[in-house]
Amino acid sequence: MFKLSRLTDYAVVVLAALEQSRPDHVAVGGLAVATNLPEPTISKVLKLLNKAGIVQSVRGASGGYALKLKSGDISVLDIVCAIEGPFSVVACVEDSQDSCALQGACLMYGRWGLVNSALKDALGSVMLADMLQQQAQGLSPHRHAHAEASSKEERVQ
Amino acid sequence: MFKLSRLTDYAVVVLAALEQSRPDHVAVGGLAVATNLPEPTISKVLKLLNKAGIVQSVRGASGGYALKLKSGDISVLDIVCAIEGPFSVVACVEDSQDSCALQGACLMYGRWGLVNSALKDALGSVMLADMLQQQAQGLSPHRHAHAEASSKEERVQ
DNA sequence: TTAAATCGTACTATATTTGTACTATATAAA
DNA sequence: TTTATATAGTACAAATATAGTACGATTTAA
Repeated sequence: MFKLSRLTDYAVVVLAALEQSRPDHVAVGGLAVATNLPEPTISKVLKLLNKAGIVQSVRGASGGYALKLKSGDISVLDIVCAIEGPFSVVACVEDSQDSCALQGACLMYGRWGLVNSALKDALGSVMLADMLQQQAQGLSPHRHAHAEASSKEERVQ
Repeated sequence: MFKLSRLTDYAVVVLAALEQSRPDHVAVGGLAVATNLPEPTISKVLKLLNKAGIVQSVRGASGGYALKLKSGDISVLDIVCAIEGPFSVVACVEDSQDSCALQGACLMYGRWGLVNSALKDALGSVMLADMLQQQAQGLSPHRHAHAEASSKEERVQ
């Protein structure tokens, strides 16, 4: 279905954790404790967010990640594009002819532009800060669960 | 990525063909000729559209399908939901607890509601007729014999 | 009754996503 | 300068989702 990838969901979770520890940077290990996500996954997500300029990385010993922008300046579209690549609802929106099996006979070639831009606008208008604020309003059925989730699931490698 | 399924794309193509032959109903075979899509695929799409009340089916010999609503009354959201099921960007939008691996520790549980409704509004505001009209304006870059390459390529981006 | 067409379900191959692992590189501290 | 720590980049196997097809059942006009 028309879903975001789970990785994108994780990205928002990680960004929320980074927002809480601003402006200090945090290592992946610390974020793993805060979010209950596996370290390799967090690593992967942060690498992508770093490449997109959403977070800032400090390499070397005592390094880590920090938010580069304020949560009010990060749109959901930014996050989605960082994780999942350029936004387009169907292959035919772009010029990639070869990806359309119907070739020239497709009645709808290029017709998704309207839908594409409508969705893009929608995603671009929601900011990370909006999502965090919605959280703060207490809509969650378990809003403090993470505070006592003292992850006993340390992976042994 | 955040894409519509190809089947949804096909649905629009088929609906466009049905619009052209309104108000008569057409058999799947005829639609296959008009759209260059394989019959079983068209069948599958139309069954879903019929269940959603977007098209009308006439069974038996000399039966076929016809549009039930006008193209101006069919939103893209209707089509997407007919093909891909109820709309939600991430599993956590619904109450389906078990589909969230993080369980109670997820910082973002229920936070996608804003994004979800923004996208829903966007999809609901674009009608099938809008897409067909966009087609009529000749934006297609296809090199058909009748479609001469217009110098002004209006990119929706 | 026969032929034509939809309806419903099931199955298989392909593509995508996910999670993890491994090696290279950079940096702070000893 | 050496060592420990942490990110960067690439690659890969398993799990999941999608696509396309096939087959039999049902319905209806002729």
